[in-house]
Amino acid sequence: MTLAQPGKSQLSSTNANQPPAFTIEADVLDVGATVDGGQSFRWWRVGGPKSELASYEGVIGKTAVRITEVTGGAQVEVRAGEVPEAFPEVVADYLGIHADLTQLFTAFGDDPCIGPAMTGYPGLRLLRQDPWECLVSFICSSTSNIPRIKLNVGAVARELGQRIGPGERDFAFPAPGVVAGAGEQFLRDLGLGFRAKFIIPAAEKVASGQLDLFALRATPYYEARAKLVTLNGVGEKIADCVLAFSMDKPEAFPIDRHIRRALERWYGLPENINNSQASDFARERFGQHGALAQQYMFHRERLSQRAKRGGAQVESELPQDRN
DNA sequence: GTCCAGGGTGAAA
DNA sequence: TTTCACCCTGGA
Repeated sequence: MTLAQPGKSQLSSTNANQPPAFTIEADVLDVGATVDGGQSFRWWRVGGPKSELASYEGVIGKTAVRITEVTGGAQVEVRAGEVPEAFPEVVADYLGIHADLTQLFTAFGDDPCIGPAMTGYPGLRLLRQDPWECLVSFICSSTSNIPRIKLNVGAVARELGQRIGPGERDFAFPAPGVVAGAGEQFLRDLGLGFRAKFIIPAAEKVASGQLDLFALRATPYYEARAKLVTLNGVGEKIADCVLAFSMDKPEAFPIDRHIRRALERWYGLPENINNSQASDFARERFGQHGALAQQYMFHRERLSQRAKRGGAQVESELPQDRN
C-alpha cells in the first residue's frame, strides 16, 4: 500500500465569491471513521443514503467545512467562516494525513485483532485536534456515551462559541477564558452534569497560563500525562485520549471498557490487572503505534457491538475469535 | 412507563 | 484494592 506525499493538496477554486474547495490527497483515508469515530465530537454526517460516499460537516478552528471522501483522498469545501493562510495544509494536518499508516500495516498486519481491522477498513487515522477542545470533549466523556458527548460539546460551542456560519452547529469552540467565565452552574444547565465542576477549574488553569496545553506537544509522553492528570476529572484514560488525539503522542493508549475487553479477548490480558497496567501492557506491545492501534481496536469493537444489535455487516466478515 | 449502560474519576472505606 | 457517588441521555 502506498500513501500520498504529505500535504499534497491544492486549491481548486479561484473565484473570490465562491467558497474555496480543494482536494487533499491520501491513498487511504476513511473520513467517517476518522472524524466521527470517537476522537472528536463535532462532526455530523450529511447527505444521501449509506451506499454513497459520505460527507461530514464540522468546524476546524474558525472555519466551517464539509469533507467528502473521494477516490484518492478527500474533497474539502469551505462552508463559512475565516479561511486562514494555507488552509489546505491546516486541514491535512488536522486529519493526520502526514502519518504513515504503512508502518502500522507492516508491523501489525499479522496481528489477530488489528490486522483484520486494518484490512477491513483501512484509512482510519489519528486526528490532530486543538488540545483545548479535545480536553473539554474528553472530560465530557466520563461515564457518558458518544451521542451525549456530542450533545454536551455541541451545547458548549453553541452557547459560548463565536458564530462562524449560518448552520445550527457553525460555532468556533470557545476559548478557555470564556468557558471559565461562564461558570459551573451555566455548564450544568447545559446538561453537562458533574463534569461541569471539572471543566471550570481546568479552563481557569489554561486561561491563566498555569497550564500550557500547546507546550505539551513538545513534552515527552509520561511528563505530559503527569501534567494532565493533575487536573481534576482527568485520569489516565482521558489524559491518554487528549495526548493521542491532539498532542502528538502516538504511544498513548487509552484504556476503556471496550479496549479492555478487546485486550482480554485477543491478547490474553489477565483480568485481574488494573487499567494502568493494561495501558503499560499495550504500550509494550504496540510502542509508537499504540494510539493508532487503539483506534483500530476501538473501531472494531464498536462495529462488532453494532453488528450484534443487527446493524453493520462489516464486522461479520472479520474473524470472531482467536485461533 | 421503567430499566440500563454509557470511551471515568476521585474520595472514602 | 474495592466501592460508591456523581448527572442525565438515548435505546431497549
